[in-house]
Amino acid sequence: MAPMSGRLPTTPPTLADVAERAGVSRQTVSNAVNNPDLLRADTLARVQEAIAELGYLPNRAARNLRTRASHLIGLRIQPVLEGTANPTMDRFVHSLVEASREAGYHVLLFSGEPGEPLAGYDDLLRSTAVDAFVVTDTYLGNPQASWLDSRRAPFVAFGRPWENPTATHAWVDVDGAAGCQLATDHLLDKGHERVAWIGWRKDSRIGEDRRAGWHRAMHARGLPTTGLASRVEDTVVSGRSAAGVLLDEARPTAFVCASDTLAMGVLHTLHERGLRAGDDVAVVGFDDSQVAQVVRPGLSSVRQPLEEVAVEVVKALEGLLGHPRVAHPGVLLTPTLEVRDSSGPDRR
Amino acid sequence: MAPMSGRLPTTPPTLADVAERAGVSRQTVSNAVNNPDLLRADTLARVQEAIAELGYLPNRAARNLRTRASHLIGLRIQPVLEGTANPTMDRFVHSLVEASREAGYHVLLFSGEPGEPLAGYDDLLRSTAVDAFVVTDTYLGNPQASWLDSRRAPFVAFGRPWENPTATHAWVDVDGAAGCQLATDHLLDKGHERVAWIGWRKDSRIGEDRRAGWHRAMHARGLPTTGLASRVEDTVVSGRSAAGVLLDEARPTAFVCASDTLAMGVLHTLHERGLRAGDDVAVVGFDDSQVAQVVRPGLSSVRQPLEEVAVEVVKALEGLLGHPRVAHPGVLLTPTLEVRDSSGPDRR
DNA sequence: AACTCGTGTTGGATCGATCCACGCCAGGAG
DNA sequence: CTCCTGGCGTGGATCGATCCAACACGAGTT
Repeated sequence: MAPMSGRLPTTPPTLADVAERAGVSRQTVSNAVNNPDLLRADTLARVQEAIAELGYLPNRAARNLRTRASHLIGLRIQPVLEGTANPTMDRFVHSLVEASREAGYHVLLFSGEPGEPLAGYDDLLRSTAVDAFVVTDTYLGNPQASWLDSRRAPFVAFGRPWENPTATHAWVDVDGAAGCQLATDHLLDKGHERVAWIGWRKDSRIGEDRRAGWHRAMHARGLPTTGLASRVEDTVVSGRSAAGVLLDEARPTAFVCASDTLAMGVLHTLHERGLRAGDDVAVVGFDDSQVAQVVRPGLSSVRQPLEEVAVEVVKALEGLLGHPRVAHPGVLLTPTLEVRDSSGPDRR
Repeated sequence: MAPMSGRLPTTPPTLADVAERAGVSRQTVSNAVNNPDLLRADTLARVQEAIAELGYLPNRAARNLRTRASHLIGLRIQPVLEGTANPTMDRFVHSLVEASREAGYHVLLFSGEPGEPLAGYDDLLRSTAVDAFVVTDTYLGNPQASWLDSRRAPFVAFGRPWENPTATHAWVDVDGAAGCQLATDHLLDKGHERVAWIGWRKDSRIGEDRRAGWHRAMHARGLPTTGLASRVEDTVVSGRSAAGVLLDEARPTAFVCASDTLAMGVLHTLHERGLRAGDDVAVVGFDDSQVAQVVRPGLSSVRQPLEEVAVEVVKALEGLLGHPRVAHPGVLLTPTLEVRDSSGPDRR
């Protein structure tokens, strides 16, 4: 057997160890790792063999120090909202981790109170702990985007810059209006004419966007929308009472909702009144949450392409961090519709 | 105004900048940061002032290189299982991030295919990217624990070492048996006598543990369990058909399930047969998923104290990484019961 | 034969924070 | 007045990978 290195087995081998073993200098090993095409084939093979034998992997801290990059992407996660059907960030987070891995990055999580949108960002930035951020909560004119911009911190937003359409930062978003238009058209195609909307309060840009999709679909067929819309908070009970009022005053035969949470409220009202969801009144939600998937009857729902979003986000990050920097304009993705029993039968 | 440092504003200030500004040496600044009690009060104040003025924060990479620690904890996340009510890891992940932050750690996510349980661990370990791991999927005799042990990698498991009770590594777990006993006692207290069990296949240690809680509660009151238990896969349809068979053959008046997914299957069967969940047949699930919270009727469910789990996990990590190392034996936490309408009324 | 040229390799310096061993100084004892 | 001691602060080395400038060497040119 070849003699072992003098190091204790608990200490990982360093670049110098590999160099000694392969009979070359440190820089040659570094080139073998980072610029393999600079080496002659046989030398490269010899170094790679030594690397494999020793199980060498570059020390992250040393590499980070020298290259001034951590290959980490910061993502702030917020507390889960209990009592709603809102999908947690899991699906997006996993997709992001996967897409990041393929690009050679890892995801660093940090937390923050909802009231303090900037907490955490500053420290990570100043301590050079992350190369860039993924910002997810851009819905309410949150200051992260402009703040990070002013700090010249690289970041990609999941969500459009609603408040400031002239913003130049990279962003990826899902076209909520298109999703709701898809849902509404789906119901209109089944023969419904009085399709009601239950959405969020007017100060939610996302909510207004989704509502516009419903509105657009109705008007495209010359159908009236007056009295058919309701704007409430995003809770099950709000959705339930809104559905009750709409059923009494506007006699809709179908509902499109801005969230699965609201849609669940509609299902509750229908059940209380002895109406069958699907057969008597159709319902479509938004987000394709686990609730939509396992509830009875299955809740039709608009599904965001979070896997694609993650891929686009990482593409934008690579553009931001790569050389040369590639400007990455906004990307708008189109959601799909998951049809389940709550859509009801064809009515024609 | 005081003159700015000669550095470009894009380069964060270094320890040397602070030292120059405060008129002391680098080590003094380092001590001010790491061992403040070694400094005279006035010197400390002067250094801290310079730190505040420059907005200095130690460079992570440099610190990591010197101290051979990254202050990062690795957590592998897996793809979300669609079509089940299983709570995603969100609640635990957020709690872990929060608890870690208070201990001065950040959480690094990495991904892995379910079939390759070791993928990712090795690279992070050898590149000294993380100080320790949190291992969450210990349910099926997964080799992570013993593999990490053999590598002398610090880690804490969320989940008992079922396969190897003599394992000495640190772990935190939730007492599933106690949770199911709680659920069963809750139903028995309401006057039920024929409480059925729907759980997982026999090769699931967690499933058998939870089942034992139901069994224990029944036997403690001298009630028979024969024919009242069913073991199936963790899907809604499996739960539905298992409930159908049990209703036909054993006439239970209540169900305790190993998961909310299975409990949803029971709710489906009850509805198909015109039975009212709660009033006619009581149902209790496990995990207090979002589904349990928004479905109608509300699904009673056993809730794992994931926030406490995270706190205990971080405590164990601190013991593992601190000086001196504090051995942290296994910790078993008790879940609580969230009572909702599916528990039904008192039957006495 | 002397020279250029380009491919590949080499030792040394560098990134920024921390550790180590030494040295300074004030204050007390002899 | 000198010596000693302990509290504090100082320069230099270190962690490991990468960048830089210089250089060895074989092939091709005049």
